[in-house]
Amino acid sequence: MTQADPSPARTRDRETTERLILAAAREVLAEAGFQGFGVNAVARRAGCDKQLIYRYFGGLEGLIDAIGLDLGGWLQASLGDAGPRTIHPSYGALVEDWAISLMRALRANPLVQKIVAWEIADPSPQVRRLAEARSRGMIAWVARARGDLLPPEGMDAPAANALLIAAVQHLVLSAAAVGQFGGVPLDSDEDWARMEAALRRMVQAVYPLPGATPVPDSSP
Amino acid sequence: MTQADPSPARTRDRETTERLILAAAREVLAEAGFQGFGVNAVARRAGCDKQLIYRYFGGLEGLIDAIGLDLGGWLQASLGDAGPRTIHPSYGALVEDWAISLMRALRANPLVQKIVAWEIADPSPQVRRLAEARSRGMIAWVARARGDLLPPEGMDAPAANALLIAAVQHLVLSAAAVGQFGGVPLDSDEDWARMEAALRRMVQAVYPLPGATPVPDSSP
DNA sequence: TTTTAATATCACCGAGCGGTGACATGTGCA
DNA sequence: TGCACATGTCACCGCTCGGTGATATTAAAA
Repeated sequence: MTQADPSPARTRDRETTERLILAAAREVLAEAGFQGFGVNAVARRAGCDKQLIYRYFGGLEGLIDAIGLDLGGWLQASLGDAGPRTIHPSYGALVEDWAISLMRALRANPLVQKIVAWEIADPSPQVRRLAEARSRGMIAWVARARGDLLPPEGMDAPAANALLIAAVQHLVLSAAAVGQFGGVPLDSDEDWARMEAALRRMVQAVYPLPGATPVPDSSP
Repeated sequence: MTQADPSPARTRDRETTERLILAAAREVLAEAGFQGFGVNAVARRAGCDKQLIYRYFGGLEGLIDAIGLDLGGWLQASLGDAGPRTIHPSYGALVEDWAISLMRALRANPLVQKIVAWEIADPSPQVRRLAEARSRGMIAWVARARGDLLPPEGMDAPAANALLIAAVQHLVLSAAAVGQFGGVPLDSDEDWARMEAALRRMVQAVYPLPGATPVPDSSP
């Protein structure tokens, strides 16, 4: 609706409108999930006609692709806030920071939560492209933080890391959905502190320090 | 003559029709996922009128509840096939068997995959009830297998197990959806053997044997 | 037999969906 | 000024959805 607009002529601007639609799409996806994600919902949210979505983005597919395009930087910013900036004494310490940072960043980002859930629950081609954009963003983030550290010899680090990341993602998704997982509550800060401690111990057990005791029970 | 006649037009039997609808519901859910799950789709699949779903199950909610009701035994059978039957020398060995069994059983059961994904992606009240049924089934299975073994002292076993189970579930779901996770392929038997090895090593690292070396790198 | 109740089917409703053609309105160029 | 074009709006299509009332068909009680 054309309510009391301070600059009525400003509305007639394709670039602005495109940004508006994109922002609306992200909001709808983050709030309602992919179940309620569609041209009508996005157009309603953006306050414009759905026809513009077809004109400017080529429909839902193009809109999803557009979300994926700027998701890279969007993700980097989100992860970078909690990302590893310090020097790590070992590969294990690095992975530990990755896992914890990912857990916190994912907890704070409902949009990416919905994208991950979408990827798993409804793997249409367009969603796969969106997921690939997310994956590329994460890989870039990991590569930037890794530097020249190498995993221990004789160890399947990719597989182990996949297990760790999968655990983090599933826990955060389950927590966002039902506030718990397998009877373990995941709601309060204490719940998450407990989970972080368990995650840290697990990473330390998988990547033991060369000369240290196997699994030092460190934090209180 | 009111015999249970499998021949021609003896379709006028409520019990049979209910079973037909339930089977159709499971099939639709397992094949199309919860996106395409609805009264119309189930009725079409069952070859009967959707009105019967409302009469006999009270609509979609009741139908989902009905699926959850017999999901317990259904799950037990599915897990029992690969479940731990041997005696375990330690809690860690038990968890190791749990994790591997769960991974294999979940991989072989598309219906439960869809339920887990549903629980995470669209947590409506009815789905939560369905998820609870699944959860209860798994807990019962675990309790039956655990016997009198206790986790090591001074260790947050529930949290650690939650991480392990979450990792397994997420990997299987991602594999079913896109055939990989985080760049690690999860398709062929070799892929899964690799993942099982990594999972075994992780469990062994988290639950080290009392007198053994920390993390014996066993397999070639 | 007649009657009754359960079983199954059909037609229909309002709503929302994705998608499209026609139309209004403002912008900038000749 | 007039014209072409980009921008934005509206009405409409066909379809599927969840949901419901009326009705046919049949088994079994009376």
